[in-house]
Amino acid sequence: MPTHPSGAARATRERILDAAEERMRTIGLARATTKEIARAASCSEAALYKHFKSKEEIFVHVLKERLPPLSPLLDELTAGPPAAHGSDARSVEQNLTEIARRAARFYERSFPISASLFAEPKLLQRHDEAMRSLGTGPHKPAESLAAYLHGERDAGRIRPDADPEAAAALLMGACSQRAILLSIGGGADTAQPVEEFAVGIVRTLLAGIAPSASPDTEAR
Amino acid sequence: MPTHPSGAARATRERILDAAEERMRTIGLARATTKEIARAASCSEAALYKHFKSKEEIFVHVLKERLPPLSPLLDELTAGPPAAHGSDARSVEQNLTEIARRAARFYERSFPISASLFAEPKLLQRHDEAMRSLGTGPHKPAESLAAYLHGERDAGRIRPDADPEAAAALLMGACSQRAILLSIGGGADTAQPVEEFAVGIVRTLLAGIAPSASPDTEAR
DNA sequence: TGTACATCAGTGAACGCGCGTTCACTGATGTAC
DNA sequence: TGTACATCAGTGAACGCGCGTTCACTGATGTAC
Repeated sequence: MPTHPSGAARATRERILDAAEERMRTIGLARATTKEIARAASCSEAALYKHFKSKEEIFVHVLKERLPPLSPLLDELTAGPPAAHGSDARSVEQNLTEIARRAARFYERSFPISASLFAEPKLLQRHDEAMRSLGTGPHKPAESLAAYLHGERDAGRIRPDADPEAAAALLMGACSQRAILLSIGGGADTAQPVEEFAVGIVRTLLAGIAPSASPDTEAR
Repeated sequence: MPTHPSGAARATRERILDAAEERMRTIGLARATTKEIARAASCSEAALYKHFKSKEEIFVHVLKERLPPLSPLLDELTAGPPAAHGSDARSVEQNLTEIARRAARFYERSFPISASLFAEPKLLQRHDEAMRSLGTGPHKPAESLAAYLHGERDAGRIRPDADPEAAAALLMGACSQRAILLSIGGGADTAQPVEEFAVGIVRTLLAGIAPSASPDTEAR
């Protein structure tokens, strides 16, 4: 049981954030009214104002406390020195596939809420500034992936003339767009499972699609 | 001068749609009120209702009539038989680069408005059904690109074991995510020009990033 | 040509509803003596 | 232990504002004769 903010109070605050997030996700930012949120949190509308000073503040805290965090994913990418442990190190392909899997799931969860911010550019801007001051933001995943790829390139595990930024844009872009398509009406039926999807895009990114002439072109 | 809907009337209708689109894009769906739209269109709020039966109808028509159309882009992809005209045909790399340029610009213009629909799932659903019945939608660009790549593969201009769907997801995903990052607060400063971007991702997609071992792996 | 009437894009002012927010209050819990 | 008081999460009812929408009206244009 927590100390200063009493147990019951904290429970209510969390219920409010859960409710707001759930309503945002299911009926949209525009219809997620104080009445709706209060109903979903099983409390009065007035109670919302005991914990947050305005409705906008509720949303800001939902974004801060209920969007999946990027950092764990990113840290893992850049932390482990790529090929340092000899033969027990995982292959670039294995690493990239795992990254694609996680990124796909990350975007799947964060996109529907983030996108609705475009209806309220004020909120979008406020949220973006908050992200920026925390040294994170929507550009981070691709940036970190590029950093990871630079490491692999230095270690000679990918082509010396590879373009890490372009490769990162391709991989993260594919994951993010998949989430967008899933979020739109019943994309669920036509969609590949994450697993196949991740394996497929990584294999293609690694091998390229040009006829096997590229080594020649490069050498001569 | 048009015949039945008189010239003046049509001009007002168009001004309303232009104004609504502009307000949506700049202050967001949520703040694009009837008052704002009327002001931007230099007419009374009541005039809006001479041309549309509700505010929702205005938005639906903005989406129908003011979002850049996908089709021209797509038709071009699948229309021209890839390598049919001998040596004057453009290379796969040239084609893909042109596709990437156009897709990037397309997403840049359509994303901010489309995204705000996530705040109003009712509108999102309605718009998506309309798209679907017109045989188009957000999944189309990647689909058409994949169809084009199938053609190139049959013509032997890309690797026989290439995965057209994965390649299309990578290329279109990168273009779409670039637009997202641009739309968010001042992404403009850090962004590459379209031209470099398109060239870079296509080159990477063609060549792959694996060390030049793939031909060997494949042959043996 | 002029006259009488119909049509219709467009208006200013008002309406009612639903929203976010605040108010005065309650009742449970904690604390001092 | 009981008593008196402070604190504070939570409430039901109300408030005012801004929204989408409608109303009765105007004035310009077209048309019949």
